[in-house]
Amino acid sequence: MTSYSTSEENYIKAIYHLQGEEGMVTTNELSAELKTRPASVTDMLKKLKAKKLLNYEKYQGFRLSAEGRKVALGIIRRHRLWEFFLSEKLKFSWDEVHEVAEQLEHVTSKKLIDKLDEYLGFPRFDPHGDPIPDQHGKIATHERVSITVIPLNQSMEVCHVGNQAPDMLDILKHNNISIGTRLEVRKKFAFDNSLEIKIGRQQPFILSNEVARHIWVKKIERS
Amino acid sequence: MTSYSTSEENYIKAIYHLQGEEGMVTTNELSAELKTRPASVTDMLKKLKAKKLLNYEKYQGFRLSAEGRKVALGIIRRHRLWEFFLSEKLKFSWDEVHEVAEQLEHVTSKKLIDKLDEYLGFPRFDPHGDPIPDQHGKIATHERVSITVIPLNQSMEVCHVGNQAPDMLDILKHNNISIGTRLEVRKKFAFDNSLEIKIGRQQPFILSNEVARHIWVKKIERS
DNA sequence: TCATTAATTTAGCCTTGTCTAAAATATTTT
DNA sequence: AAAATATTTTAGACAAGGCTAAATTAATGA
Repeated sequence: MTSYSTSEENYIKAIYHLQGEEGMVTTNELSAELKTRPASVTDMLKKLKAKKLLNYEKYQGFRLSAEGRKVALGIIRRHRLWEFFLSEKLKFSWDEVHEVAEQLEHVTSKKLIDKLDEYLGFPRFDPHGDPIPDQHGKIATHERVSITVIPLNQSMEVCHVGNQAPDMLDILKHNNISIGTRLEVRKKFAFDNSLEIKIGRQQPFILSNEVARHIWVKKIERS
Repeated sequence: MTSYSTSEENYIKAIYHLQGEEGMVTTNELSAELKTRPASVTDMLKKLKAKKLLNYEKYQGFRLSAEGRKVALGIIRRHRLWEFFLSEKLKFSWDEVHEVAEQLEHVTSKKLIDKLDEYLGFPRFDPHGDPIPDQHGKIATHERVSITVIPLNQSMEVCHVGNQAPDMLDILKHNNISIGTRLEVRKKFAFDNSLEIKIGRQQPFILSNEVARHIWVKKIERS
């Protein structure tokens, strides 16, 4: 099994996140994402291309090759399993897990990760609601939608937060929103697209569209 | 909190292990331990000296400063807690934990380590019977473990027998086991948890788990 | 379309940690 | 005690991964 440096892994992961289903990634985007100068990014792109992880032509943008995506999924698997472990077992709060998982994800031992997976009970979603790829890179999907588009007065479960910025987390914390929270939208204000949200028996409160669009929910699974 | 590169940490740890209570370490010894050329070792020694982790004069050998020992104990703490975790929770076998812990030990998050410690129940000895330094670098003095949990093929010294029943003593006598006897476990039979024991050049023999769990050993103290 | 601006790449330099070859210092042998 | 040998250090090089400044290519707008 080939393995990659921490730096290479960080590039691969960032590219994976930036490229959607179809789109190309640009040098500047990646530079911004990694907080690394564009010139350094170009250097690494050449290296990743040489290793056949990247489809890249100068000045033309780039995306991961099939092999590159496979590698990316492996890294993401490690990251999310560690996040799950930190949150579930070590009782880290869900806004603290990312930074530590960022380091743990670079420990490459297939056995470690597979045993950790087993120990955790093969979780399919991490504490942020993102799916955890399995050994074969397969990722579960659940039907999730942003709360900006759900029908009024229908209770849904928060399953994903699409923005990890501290200010964002601050707002969520302030309003008692976390993964698993059940909420409903009571009213949509057309003027600024803000939403009135209600959680259980708490007093309803307002979320701006800026915030709301990053909060994703799914149907409540009855058991 | 100052932190150190993976490479620096590996040097510090190796020096800690090589220097006993009193002795000086030589460049060649360290070079052999780390499988790194002596010239490279010299370079790193200069760097560690500049960071005041080392008492070092050229051609004279070296040892860790007080600060260096503190750093070493932190690394060892991380290493041994991870070994404990791998063995206890993830069910890694003995010979597999070291290599993985070697990587995990370089993840530096005080919070991670302290929470892991708590999660594991503040273990004082790792699976090899080596003491785990606490948050303050304090290490428990050598303690004993049952031979049911020691690694294979590692010679240990019997220091306690937890059952004084005549039938027990009969078995011990029959197999030439007494306090101070040095023995090693050659094989563990998962079916009934019995152990194959070897003492010196004698023929190996079997002990049932019933008996074995009452026999306690400690590390052989090197003088 | 042609000039200006923005994005990207190249060129050259720096740091970390490694190496080899050669020089300096210690140690051992005779 | 001098010669031979072993150990350690210095000098100079290299790869990885970053940076700045300058050059090149692409995109935009008059």
